Formats: sequence, C-alpha cells, structure tokens
Amino acid sequence: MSKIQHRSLYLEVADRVRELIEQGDLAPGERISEKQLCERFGVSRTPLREALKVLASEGLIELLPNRGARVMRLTLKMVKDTYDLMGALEGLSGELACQNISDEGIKAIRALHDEMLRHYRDRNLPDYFQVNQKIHEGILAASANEVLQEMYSNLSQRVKRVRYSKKMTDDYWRRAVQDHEHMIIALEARDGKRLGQILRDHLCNKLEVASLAGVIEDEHALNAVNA
Amino acid sequence: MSKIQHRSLYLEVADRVRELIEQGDLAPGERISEKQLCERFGVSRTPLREALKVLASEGLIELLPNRGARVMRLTLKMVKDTYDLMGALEGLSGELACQNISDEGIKAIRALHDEMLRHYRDRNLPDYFQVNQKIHEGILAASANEVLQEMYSNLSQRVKRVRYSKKMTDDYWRRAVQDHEHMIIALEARDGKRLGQILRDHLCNKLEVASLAGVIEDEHALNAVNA
DNA sequence: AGAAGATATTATGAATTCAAAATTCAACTA
DNA sequence: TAGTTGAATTTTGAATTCATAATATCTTCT
Repeated sequence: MSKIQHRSLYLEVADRVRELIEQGDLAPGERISEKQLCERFGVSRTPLREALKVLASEGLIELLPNRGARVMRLTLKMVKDTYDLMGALEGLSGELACQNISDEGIKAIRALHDEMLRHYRDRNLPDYFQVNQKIHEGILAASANEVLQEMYSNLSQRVKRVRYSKKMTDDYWRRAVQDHEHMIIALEARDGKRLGQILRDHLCNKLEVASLAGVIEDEHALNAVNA
Repeated sequence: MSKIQHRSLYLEVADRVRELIEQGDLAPGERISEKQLCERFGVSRTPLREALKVLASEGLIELLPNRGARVMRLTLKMVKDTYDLMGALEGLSGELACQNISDEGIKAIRALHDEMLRHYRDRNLPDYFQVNQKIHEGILAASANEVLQEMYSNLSQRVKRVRYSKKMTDDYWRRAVQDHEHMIIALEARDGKRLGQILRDHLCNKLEVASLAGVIEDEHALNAVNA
C-alpha cells in the first residue's frame, strides 16, 4: 500500500504551476490561460483557480480582476528588497542556531564548510554553490523556528527564477569564503550575535543582486509591456 | 458613481473571515462550517472556499483534507517564533529607515516619540501603546521596502488575536521607554546599524511573549482537543 | 483605407450540481 | 450495557453550468 492520504488537487496544481514558473516555462509577465493549464493538467477550472489564488498570495503571480492571471514580473527593486529581507532572516537564523544547535549539528556544518573549502581550492563553482547552500539551509534548520523557515522558503521561491547568472569574480569569491570562515568560528563558539551579524552582512546576497542588475527588466521595460 | 472597480468576492470574504478570527468570533481550533459562513455572507461556496485557501496560505487557518477548515491554534512556541521573526524584521526596517527616511520623516517620528513620553509620564497605557505602535509603523514605512512591510503585516495578523493581555510592570515599562530613547537618538543620527540592533533587542516583544505564557493554551491542552 | 461602433466570441467570476469522503446515529451483538 | 457494524445524513472536493465582463471581429461610415 502506498498513498493512504491523497493530497488536495489544488495543492498538486499549485506545485506544478510553481515548477512551470521556476523553470521559465511560464515567462514573467506572461498571461496564464486557465483553459490551457486545465487541459495540460487534466483538471477542471475549480482547483486550478484555487491554486492561482494561493500562488497570488505567495507573490508568485498577480491576479487582475476580470483579466486573468500573469506571472509576477520581478523588478530590480523587488529583488533587492527581497534579498535584504532574506539577509535579515538568515541573521536571525544564525542567532537562533547558536542557541539551539547540537554539538553534532555543529560538526555537520563544519564538515560541509571543509567540503566547501575544498571546492573553493579546486575552483569548482557548481559544487561550491551547492555545498554553500547546504550550509545556509543547515543553519536555517538549526534555528528550530518553523515560521522563519516557512517565510524564508517563500521569499526564496519568489526570486528563484533569477538565480542563475553567477558571474562570480575572484575577489568576491575570496571574500565570500572569508565570511564563511568567520561564520564557522562564530558558530563553533556559539556566538549568536556575531554569527547573526556576519550572516546579515554576508556579501553573497549583495553580490547576487549586483550581478542581476543586467538580467532583470527594469521599470521602463516593464511599463512598455504593460501598456 | 461610487465603485468603479468591484473587488473580487473571494477577497471580500477573506477580509471578513480575517475579522471574525481577529475579533474572536471564530475561536482558535474551532471548526469552520462552509455552509454556515456561506449563509452568513450570502455567497456561494466557491468564493468562500477560495478565500479559505488564501487564509490557509497566510497561516491563519488550517485545511484538513476532507475534514474542513479550522482556525489555526497558536501554541506558545509559535508565538515566540513569530515574535522573534518580527523583531528581526523590525531591526531591518530600522537599518533601512535610516538610509531612506527624509528629515521631515525623522521630525514626525520625533513628534510621536515626544507624545509617547507624555503618555508615559501620565501613565496613560492605552494611548502610550497606540502611539508606540505608530512609531514602529512609521519606521517600517520609512524602510521603503514593500516586501518587508507585506511580510510584517502577515506575521502581525497571525498573532493579533492574542495581543490584549498587557500586564505591563513598571520596570518593564521604564525599560521600554529607555529603549525608545536610544532608538530616537540612533534615528536622528541616522545610525542604521545601531537602530537595527536596538529594535531587534527591543524588549517589547519579549515582554509580550512573557505575559502571554498564561493566556495561550499549551501543547497539552492542544493535544487534548485534537484527539 | 482607416476609424468608430456594433456584434460575436472568448475568458473570467460565481453558483450549482454531482461525486466521494466523513460523520452521525440507530440497530444489533456479545 | 458497552461496543461494533452499517445505513442515512452531512460535508467536503471537484466538475459543470450560467452570467457577465473583456476581447476580437466585422460592419459601416467618413
């Protein structure tokens, strides 16, 4: 026996639409045709529309009354604002993690840190990024604050689709690794205030924003399409 | 002519249900009858159910598959976690406000601060609280980060219904006012780091949590009802 | 030919209907 | 009498239908 509990259809649909947006199959600003998606998923309009309402409240799409839904357009300011917020949340996660993490948990993060350093020395950017992300996720999980995690996921989801252009300069990379050195020291000392401070200031976010300045349509392009 | 744009029905319904929850007309853990609410609002089940989905994604209610909706029960841990988060967001709002606020904006906050001090000297708790809240809202608005404001509103909404029991001791009150003195100094100096730090540590939140320990059902009571 | 208006078509908003799951309650058994 | 089974009722989940607003198309007139 496999699935006892069958998830609601609208949740399933919401997940699928999220994927489509993340993958770029639904382009920013693109109009979402209810009928088309219904046929694609093989469901009626009712659960689809429920899913769209949820996605709208998550900030992934926008619902224009009587004029359908469209994938939320990301402006540079929106992304900046979101990253500022994510920085603040990471800062909090660091403070809380120091209070709640077990010694084993610290060791696990340390292991990830060392692995990340190896990838840095090998100039293996993809693996570096992956392990880097695992470290941040690990600290977030160690915070033991589910509301925080939920909110961080939501923010992360919103900007996920612009997270590709990683033109990491050598200087930036060096400084990011340096930040991480300080982070692990603070974590092992369980110095929450300090870890929080480092995470808030961690240039990773600012770096990404900087590198995004080119790829995101600015307000002018936005208005042109909306008109 | 009055209303050009007629808001969607589900948004209207969601607002009404939010009110009911906030006012306590729908008790925590209470089962929400679709039919009952439909009759109450004079709408069909479709927009009501859409509204419920949105409220669930906001964390105000929970949807149990095939078993309807119930008002989210607040555990002490949830409220603590939420307040920690709100503290972090306020901290960020302080940092950003120092960067973005106009001189007039600072003057306006200063005026509120002075008014708050008067209420403190008069031991006028209700007005003190109201002006206090205006100050925090003012800083939040000055942050010029809409994502932040949206997220803060959502968190605030979640815990709004337990924000009544204000047993402010004289000592706590004195220290809260002291915090505010430091806040206004940091703001007028546009010292973002410092204002952020103060807001994060501001004991107002911790105080409220402490005073709530009694009024919220703990996990045991919760389990008893859920069983 | 091009613009303005009228009509047709399509898409959205909301109510209703149908199906399936959960709950209630009465009858039956031990 | 307590517990269990099973039909009847209620409630939820999802599809369909109906109404209305938006869009596209087609005239018609200048």
